[in-house]
Amino acid sequence: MQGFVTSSFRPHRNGLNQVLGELEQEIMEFLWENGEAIVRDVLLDLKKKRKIAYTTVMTVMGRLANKGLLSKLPVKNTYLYKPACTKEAFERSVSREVLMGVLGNYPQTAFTSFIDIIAEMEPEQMEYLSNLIEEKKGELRKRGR
Amino acid sequence: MQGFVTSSFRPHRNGLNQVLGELEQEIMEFLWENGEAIVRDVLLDLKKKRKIAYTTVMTVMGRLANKGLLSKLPVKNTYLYKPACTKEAFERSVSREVLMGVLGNYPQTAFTSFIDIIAEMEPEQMEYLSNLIEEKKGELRKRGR
DNA sequence: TAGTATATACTACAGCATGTAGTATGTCAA
DNA sequence: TTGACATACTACATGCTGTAGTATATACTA
Repeated sequence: MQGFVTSSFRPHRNGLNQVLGELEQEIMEFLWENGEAIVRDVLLDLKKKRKIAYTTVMTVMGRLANKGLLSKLPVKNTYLYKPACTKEAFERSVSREVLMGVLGNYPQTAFTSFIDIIAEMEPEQMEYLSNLIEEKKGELRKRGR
Repeated sequence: MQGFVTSSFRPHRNGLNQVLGELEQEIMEFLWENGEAIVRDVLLDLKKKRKIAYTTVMTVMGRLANKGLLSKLPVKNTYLYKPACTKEAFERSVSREVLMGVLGNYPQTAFTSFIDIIAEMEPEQMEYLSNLIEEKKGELRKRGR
């Protein structure tokens, strides 16, 4: 994976539908769960839930490959698609790009909002965050020496 | 202002062009600087830089009013437009909505990214951040008692 | 009062992203 | 050699944004 992953982030949607279309998301989820697939595999899975054409799935998988989210390997008389990165790595990219986008543009505001939001969250989360910070501070000290 | 402000956030663009179209952004900037304006005021300003039709500006200002970013008051034989909120408030909304969007979906990932970014951008802020968190934790403890 | 300038409403089209699918064509296996 | 399956290419719908034309109302001015 290279280049940016997040052209557009829709904060009020759920999960990776924030950065992917609905169908794109379903397809990526399937690929992440199964590691690899040909169009037909994905089609069969989607058909369990609704009517959808082979070519629809193919088109979208092609687009995902063009975006660099899937790799497309020729095998036999078809193509095998694989995720270009893990779901976790993808989420990290998204979260990093989005956060940099906010912090880079309105650092003060973003910083404040972040803290406010954290304060509204569960205490366990606070604890987790505070551990992360201490860890990071340790790292910085070590490197600074 | 009410409802959401950020339908789509484009992290790799600059300033409020992250949430507004290019022309929408220019118009909002003008309104924020000038407090209020009729279409012609904005038109004249934009025309300094480029060719643009009266109706283009009018259409987009109408759309901004529909989105709730501008208020539209009838005066004389025209309309007076005013920002529905300050630029700062708008930025706060954007930053809050975007951050909640990330934190709500992948809290751990977002925490890690956030800290990494701060550590890269301004390590001095790390201390401040960690103090804030400890403070919040203290508050929570007190309230929990 | 007629004409010109100015305003609005309505309509429309282009480009991009996404969902959707048809058609034409190629390939392999029974 | 035919049928199943694959692909490429094309196309259309919807929503958002930029762009602007046309028709119409209004108001000021000569």
